[in-house]
Amino acid sequence: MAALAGVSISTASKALNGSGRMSEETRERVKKVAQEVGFRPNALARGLITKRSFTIGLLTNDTYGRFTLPVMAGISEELVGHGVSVFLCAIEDDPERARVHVDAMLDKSVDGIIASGKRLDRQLPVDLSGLSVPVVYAFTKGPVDGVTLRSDDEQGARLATRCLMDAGCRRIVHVTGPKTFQSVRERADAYRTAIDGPPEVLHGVWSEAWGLEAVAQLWDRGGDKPDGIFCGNDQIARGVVDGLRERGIRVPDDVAVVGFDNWDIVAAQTRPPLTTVDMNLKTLGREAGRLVLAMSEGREVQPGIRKLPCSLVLRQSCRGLEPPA
Amino acid sequence: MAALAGVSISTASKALNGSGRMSEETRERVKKVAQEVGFRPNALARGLITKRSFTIGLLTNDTYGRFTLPVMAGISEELVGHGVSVFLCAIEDDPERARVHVDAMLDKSVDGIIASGKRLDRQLPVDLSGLSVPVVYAFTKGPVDGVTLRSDDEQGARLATRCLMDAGCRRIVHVTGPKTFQSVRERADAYRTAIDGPPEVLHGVWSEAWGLEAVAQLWDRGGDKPDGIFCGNDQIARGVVDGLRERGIRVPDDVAVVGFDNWDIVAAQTRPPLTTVDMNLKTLGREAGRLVLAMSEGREVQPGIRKLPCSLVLRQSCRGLEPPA
DNA sequence: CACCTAAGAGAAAAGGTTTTCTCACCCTCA
DNA sequence: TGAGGGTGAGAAAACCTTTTCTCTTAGGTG
Repeated sequence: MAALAGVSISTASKALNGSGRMSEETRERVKKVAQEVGFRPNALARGLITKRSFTIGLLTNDTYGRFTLPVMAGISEELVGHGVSVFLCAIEDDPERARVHVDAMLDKSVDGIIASGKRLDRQLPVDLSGLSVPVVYAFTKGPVDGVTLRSDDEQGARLATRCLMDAGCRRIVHVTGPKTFQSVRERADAYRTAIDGPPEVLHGVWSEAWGLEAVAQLWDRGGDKPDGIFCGNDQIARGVVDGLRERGIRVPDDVAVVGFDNWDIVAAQTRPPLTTVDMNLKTLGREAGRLVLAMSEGREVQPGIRKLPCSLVLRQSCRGLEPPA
Repeated sequence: MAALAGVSISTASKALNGSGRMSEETRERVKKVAQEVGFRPNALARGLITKRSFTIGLLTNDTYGRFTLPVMAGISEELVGHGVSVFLCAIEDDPERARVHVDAMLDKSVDGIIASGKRLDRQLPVDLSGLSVPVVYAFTKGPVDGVTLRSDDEQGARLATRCLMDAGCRRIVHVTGPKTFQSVRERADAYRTAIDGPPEVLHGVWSEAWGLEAVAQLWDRGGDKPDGIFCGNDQIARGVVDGLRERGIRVPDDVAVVGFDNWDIVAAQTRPPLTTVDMNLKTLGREAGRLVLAMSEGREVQPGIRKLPCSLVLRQSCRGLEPPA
């Protein structure tokens, strides 16, 4: 222990933590010695007494990581500067495993828990209320009195629809996922109120195949064809774009397409690359980290749902001017 | 503390840990009370004395998570049963950030560190040798005297090539990524030795666009065309399959295609779905967890590189019989 | 009957910090 | 010169376990 370099253990502790009373000279000297000797306080011992472990847990049921990874990156980025490390616990909708992970985290005295998922309208298969540590829900459903962060899907859908309108589309169709998803309904509602003409919403599954199929449905029937398609996610959009191309319909010249998610691997590889809505999940993660840290430090945080704005990523499938948010 | 239920603190501790000497009756009674009262020992205090935190750190520079996520899932799965939680530290090839994360983990007395990446021939931007805790390298390059786990790319490439041969292909071409990747060279070498005819390897980048381009090169030139294409990864394979389809070439009837990675989102959505090589990264993760745990418990582990076998996932782009490994 | 041994259980130390309390000292002011 | 106050620094308790050591008691043996 660096205390051997002149002062007692207690003085050293106070010097390094900026607490206690002592001459500035002593404080500096201790700091310098600690620096030289590479002293690093034992976080376990510190945690035992301060009741803070500088550790938080991230619980997710998103095995794919499509949503969780950016969220995680944001959390970690926000917290590492405060010396906080993050436990990642992947529970696959398995309540048993969730329980085990939560218990393991509580045993380790985490300062807080962030619950994250892949659907805004589904709870994680474990009850996190009544825990002794603060909980923040990020991109998953939380209890009504919880602190919840989510994307503003309506605003995102407005962005997408306006982009198509700005690109000159007159007849815009919305091809999206299952009606059972809350975000599908929200996006569809926003689409309906945003467009000028009569809305048309096609529900299917979250796959390229459905995008392909939707194009078939739209073009194989009589009547006039859409000149703009707003898709519920990037996979559907990719299917739509592929379907259009295979029919010799040019994107974006004949039909403009906008996706949702900005899942790089899909959006960037589509021909042409997809203009799509980004939910800014990394920002959401940062915010979640900020909030859980604040709560763990005892600061009061208003419960409720916070909607974070989406942004539009312009690529080539729709060249509409980006409207003001 | 549950000790209030009959015995002293020390006896309680011994009862719960199965150590010390006492009547079986006392032991059972203590356990029962602990169970009832929901007693959970404080991991910090325990760690302080036993020098084990039941915590390990996973360091990765794979932001995308394509490789790290399955590895992580395997590690977590293997370790959660032992009460071990995993810190996930995403460092984006940033030595500074890596240092901060490693220091934070060491402060928290992790029992071990698993280094993971996205390339087998690149080291993480931080020196982990000489640390006071055991380190296992999983899917990234480690020092020669380190414990390293990786996929057996040669065996995987053999699997792919044989699958095409079994499907009756006579002229098999290998379309793959940049020559600078060690795994590209290994896979290509295995392909060369496995096929009967003269080999042909086309190097490009890891993208669908390159797959498309490769098909163009192969079909727009004179000479006989391949009837089987082994692709360096699933993205290239998808490009190849799309390119073939757009030329009216049937897959797998005219040309069979095999990919590499079994990246579900790509492989399953391709038309037709891709037969591809799975590197079994989850198994690799489990193994990494097992090893780091063993090392943290002081068991001796042979340094060196362990190659874990790949397996073939048969879908529709190549229906070759799966050869014996 | 006395002595020794073994079993069962508790007391106490240790682990590395933080924090509160106490102490010694020097000034200042009356 | 003595009392009071402020300042700098150390002693000790506390955090919650595990682990070693010690003590008591009972049973067995000579």
